[in-house]
Amino acid sequence: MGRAPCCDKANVKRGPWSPQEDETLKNYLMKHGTAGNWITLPQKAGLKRCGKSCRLRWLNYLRPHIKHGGFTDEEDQLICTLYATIGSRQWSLIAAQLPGRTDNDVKNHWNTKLKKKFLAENTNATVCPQFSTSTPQPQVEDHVFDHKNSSESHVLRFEQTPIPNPSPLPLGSDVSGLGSSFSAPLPNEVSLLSNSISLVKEENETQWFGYHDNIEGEAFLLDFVYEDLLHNGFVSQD
DNA sequence: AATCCATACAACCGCGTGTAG
DNA sequence: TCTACACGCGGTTGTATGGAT
Repeated sequence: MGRAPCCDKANVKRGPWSPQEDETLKNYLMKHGTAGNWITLPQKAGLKRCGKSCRLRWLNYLRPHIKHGGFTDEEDQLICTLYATIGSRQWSLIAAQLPGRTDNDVKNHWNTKLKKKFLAENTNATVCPQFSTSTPQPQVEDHVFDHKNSSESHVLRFEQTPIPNPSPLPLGSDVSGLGSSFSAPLPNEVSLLSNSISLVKEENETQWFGYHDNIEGEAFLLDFVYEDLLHNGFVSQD
């Protein structure tokens, strides 16, 4: 016995999305959101698609501010660096470091282009030399995404800022963008801290936990995140 | 011009996890 | 506490496209 299918495959369209379907889905989501249920969404929106397919299409393609293709050298380097740190088990985490990129996009880019380059160059130990196997690396444990804040019924969206060079912060060093009094915890408290963590409340009531290019001076660290960093050395999902 | 092959990207599959009842 | 359901994710597959032969 296999797993029960998430939808009736006989009655859903599969394969590439048409522009009309894209438009329908986009319009519906812009107007109504997911209402917390992707499974029933296609029916409500008038689409003959699986809910999972709708979700994927939205997240990977239709969502605003999504970038496609054209990875820069900096992005390549960052992916490479993060892959060396995290591995392939957390593509969403790696993608979170690249604004406008999706996990699927990053994963595809890695599998089609960067992997070969990485493997070839890594044999010569030239890629990401700071993450040689002899050096124990800090773990980026978690980055929370799409947390629901039930009390205020809006979504808390968390992101992380790109880590140009993810290495342990110097003892007690200031973390730019974190506000007035934040400084890097001691190494035994926090092995890795993403720099420039901030919280920005936007007009649409979506809150962004992470770096925001356009808004300066509003950055501060959420208390519970700071607590996690202090006590666990990483940010937990709780 | 036709065919083959490699590449890039979109989409699907199925499992792990969280959560409501 | 248990169960069913939905979500999110990584791995994999399918397909379109372009270059080489």
